[in-house]
Amino acid sequence: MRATVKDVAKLAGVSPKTVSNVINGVVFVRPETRERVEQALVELDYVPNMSARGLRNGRSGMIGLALPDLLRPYSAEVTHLVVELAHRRGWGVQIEETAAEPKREFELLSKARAHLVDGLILNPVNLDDSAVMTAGPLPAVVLIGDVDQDMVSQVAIDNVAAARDMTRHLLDQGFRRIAAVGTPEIPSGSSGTGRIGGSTDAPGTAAARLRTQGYREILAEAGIGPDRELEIGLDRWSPEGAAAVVGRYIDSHELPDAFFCFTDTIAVGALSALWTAGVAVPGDCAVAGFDNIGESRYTVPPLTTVDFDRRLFVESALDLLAERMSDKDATPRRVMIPHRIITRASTAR
Amino acid sequence: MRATVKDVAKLAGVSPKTVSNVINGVVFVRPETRERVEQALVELDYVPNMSARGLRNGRSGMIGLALPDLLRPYSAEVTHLVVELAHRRGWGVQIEETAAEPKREFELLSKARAHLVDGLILNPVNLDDSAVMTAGPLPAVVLIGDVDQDMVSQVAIDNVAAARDMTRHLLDQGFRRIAAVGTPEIPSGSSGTGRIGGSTDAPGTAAARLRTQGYREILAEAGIGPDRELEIGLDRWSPEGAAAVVGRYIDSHELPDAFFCFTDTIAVGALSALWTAGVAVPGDCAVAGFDNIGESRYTVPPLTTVDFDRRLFVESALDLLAERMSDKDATPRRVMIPHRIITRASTAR
DNA sequence: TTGAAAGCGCTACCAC
DNA sequence: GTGGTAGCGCTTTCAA
Repeated sequence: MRATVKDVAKLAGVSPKTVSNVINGVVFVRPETRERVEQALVELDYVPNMSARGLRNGRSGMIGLALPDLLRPYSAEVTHLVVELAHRRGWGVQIEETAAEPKREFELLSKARAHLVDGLILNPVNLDDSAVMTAGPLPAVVLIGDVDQDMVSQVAIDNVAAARDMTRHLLDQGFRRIAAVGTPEIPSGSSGTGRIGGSTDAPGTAAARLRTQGYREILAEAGIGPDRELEIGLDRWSPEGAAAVVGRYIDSHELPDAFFCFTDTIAVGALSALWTAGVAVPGDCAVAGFDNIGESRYTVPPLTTVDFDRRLFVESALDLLAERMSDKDATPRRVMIPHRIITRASTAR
Repeated sequence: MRATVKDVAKLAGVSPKTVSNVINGVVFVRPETRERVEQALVELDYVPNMSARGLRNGRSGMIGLALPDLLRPYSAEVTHLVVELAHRRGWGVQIEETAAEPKREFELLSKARAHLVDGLILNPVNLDDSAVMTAGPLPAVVLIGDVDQDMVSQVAIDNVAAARDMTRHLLDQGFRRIAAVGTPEIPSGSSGTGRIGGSTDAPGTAAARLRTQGYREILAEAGIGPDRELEIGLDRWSPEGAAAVVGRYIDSHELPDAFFCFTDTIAVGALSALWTAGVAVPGDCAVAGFDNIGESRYTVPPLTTVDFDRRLFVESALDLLAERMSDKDATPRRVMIPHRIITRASTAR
């Protein structure tokens, strides 16, 4: 059986309290006592029982991270950073995926209230049916990504501005017929899902709406009325979906000057579809992405995209979370992370 | 304050034990009693305290997942599957990244012994300095990937055979000068890391060794003596590293007929470097990968690669883990997952 | 500075 | 079928 504080105390000839003091190092312990205790700790190979500590302290030392789709490279980057930066604060990370079933988000909040995690970083699939909008006391939660609310703290980028910037870049390059890939899917009879009205459950719906807005605004300002024929909806932001949809699109429409894809992952699918169709990028048609995932430098051709400091993004989320965890009643804050356009070969003229 | 079983019991007019029985639904409870208790549970919005339950039961309901590099798409796929399939068994998943510092692996084992996780799925960076080789009682651990040991259960693919198969495929396509990208780096003065002798800490070192072995075997069998000039080492299996190394390689060597990249991620970097250098794939030179990550269908051109059933892989790991968790003394088992070559345009003739 | 004892919330054991 | 009680391992009062 594993050693407990009691065993250690007995071996060291002190009380459990003293052992606890040594372990947590908060109050002063006489050096010789400390020495004896530490020897006993090593000798018995003592490992604290986190369940007991958690029960006593009301904190588990873990945070939850919930992302819609763990397969996206973007998710991998966020996860990587959260794990690294949380580790520095002494936090473990429990990970969840929410896109599969909306129920998951509720389960997660439950877990938080069950003291399994002390806080939660949540990238909601869709705020409208997000669990955070439920009445009832929330645990410490920070939203990341693209939502519009003021109930909980949030870190995000300015999606509208970023989409404006990218669209402007494409116009500046001389492109006129600019398609957008990843615009919100309007549930219709043809989708076959049977949903009527209401919001779609496409991942990143809020982002889709905001990026579409920025895209349209710039086209309007340039006097190029937005053309709904150029807005290509996508029910899931994956290369599979994008390749299929873009492939069908170019089969049945005149080739646009450029495709503004709402994520790099979409752009990967678009590049693939264009290559398959024998369309040269950037010769015949330009492609731009969004997020600047690591792979976007290594696509063929390299991808023009929207970049933001992901480390700052995650660090800010953890800062906000720490704030909430130490003071449940702190006013929710919103942190905006700056973005910029990275120009690569895919939109060269 | 949050409601406890005691509060619920009082409200329902029963004892805490009965509440517990209702919650865990193991023994039979009279329907009307059950009804009263359930009403009280809802009314008080009861959420069980997992720390207390964990302390009492000695199990946390969580498993740990430790991967060397969370940024790799391969890691994202494994994580996605582990989260999904563990969820079905009622397990949460705590995630860790081990490549950054070897110390992490020990911390993880510690966490396991601290009852923070009930079991561990571990993809060791390098078995030689892996924590599992340490003396001392191990928690329930299953290794995934490419190691050679029999201390703990393991799920893997036959790397040697897979590399043989891929190399044979390339030979069958008529390629003769076949380069391998990702062979083990021999620490040398030029690496600048200051390491001398011993094993490298490159991720996937064991895989690198085994795949190199299969590659050499087939070349030898074909009477094409392996040529060390064609074995391209890599200190990290990333697109960045691969693009840089392959770029330098083709600048200073005659172009091989084909590049056998030891992961798809490496192949992505290689494709990028070749594109940058104006080398047509598959026209001037073929490229093959390994792992069949989702993106490999959407590279330009699509990638020939080694595929294996990742879901089966992860499910097997969880099966083995469940086995170990229920019986610490079960004999360690090894499960091999079959593989196959997926032929795509990148190695067309 | 250290010891004794209580209690965090839950469930297993033993009565009834 | 249900209730009382003890105890998981830890930390935190309060005393010494």
